[in-house]
Amino acid sequence: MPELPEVETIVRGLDSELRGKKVKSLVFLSTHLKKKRAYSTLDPAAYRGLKIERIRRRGKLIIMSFQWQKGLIIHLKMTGQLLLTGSEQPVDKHTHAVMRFFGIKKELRFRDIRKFGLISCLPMNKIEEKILSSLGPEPLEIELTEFYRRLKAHSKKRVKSWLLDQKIIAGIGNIYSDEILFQAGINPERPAGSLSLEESQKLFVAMKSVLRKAIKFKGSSISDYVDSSGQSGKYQKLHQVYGRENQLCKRCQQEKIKRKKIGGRSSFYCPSCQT
DNA sequence: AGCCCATCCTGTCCGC
DNA sequence: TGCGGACAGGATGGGC
Repeated sequence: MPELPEVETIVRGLDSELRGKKVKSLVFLSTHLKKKRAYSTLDPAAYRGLKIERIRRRGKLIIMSFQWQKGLIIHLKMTGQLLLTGSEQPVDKHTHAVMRFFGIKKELRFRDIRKFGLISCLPMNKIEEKILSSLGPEPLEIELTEFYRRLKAHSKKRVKSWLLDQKIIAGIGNIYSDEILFQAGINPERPAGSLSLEESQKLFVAMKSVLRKAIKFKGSSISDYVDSSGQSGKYQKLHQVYGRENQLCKRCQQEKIKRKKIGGRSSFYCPSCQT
């Protein structure tokens, strides 16, 4: 479900509500999460009594750090949600984990219809290690020279797949890659290394501006994305290409938006504006 | 190196 | 109205 802007929105809400709170309990309700605990070295019960130091984002990962260098990594994958809910609200069948706190009525619930999401219980040093080894730089922090270097380092890869590769750059998913390429006027099937310096710069600027604006609008709610308070995002209203198959291009008003599978993902683009 | 495909799941939507 | 198939914001691993 969520890409960088959605995860950023969730994390900002959670950090402001939960930083400094002390955990009363962490419980996994579903066996699939416990099995995926293969990635974990700590027991959920070990978090009782620990104060939350910070909740932050890295790529699409949510990282919660606690006292005594303990941490959690949460990946929402396609349909995961983190919801701050009154404890009196009924728990539905898609809720797979619950964290309760001392001193507040609300609890944190992990919902996930398709069960792709995961929660790993790890010491912070293992988390740092994992992040360093598996994720590329942040799109909102990377500089142009490094961006350009990375385009050339994977020059045969199609630029759409390049944007989606978390090891190259972390946090962009299927919606925002299409929106970024549209804004940059670049065809998604161009090999990454074929972009001129000027085109690379256009892509770089488009990436930053699309993501910043999407964060400002609290992400895109396409099917079931909501933030931790249950609010929908508003950026879907500003989408220029994603989901607009056969509709007139908003830029040239001539061509119809095309839909094509690229790297197994539905991709939307204007064949005339994106070259 | 990089492509394609299947896989992990559940829900929805579309055509017949 | 029912049924089957395709599809969905992600990531991984195998085969070519």
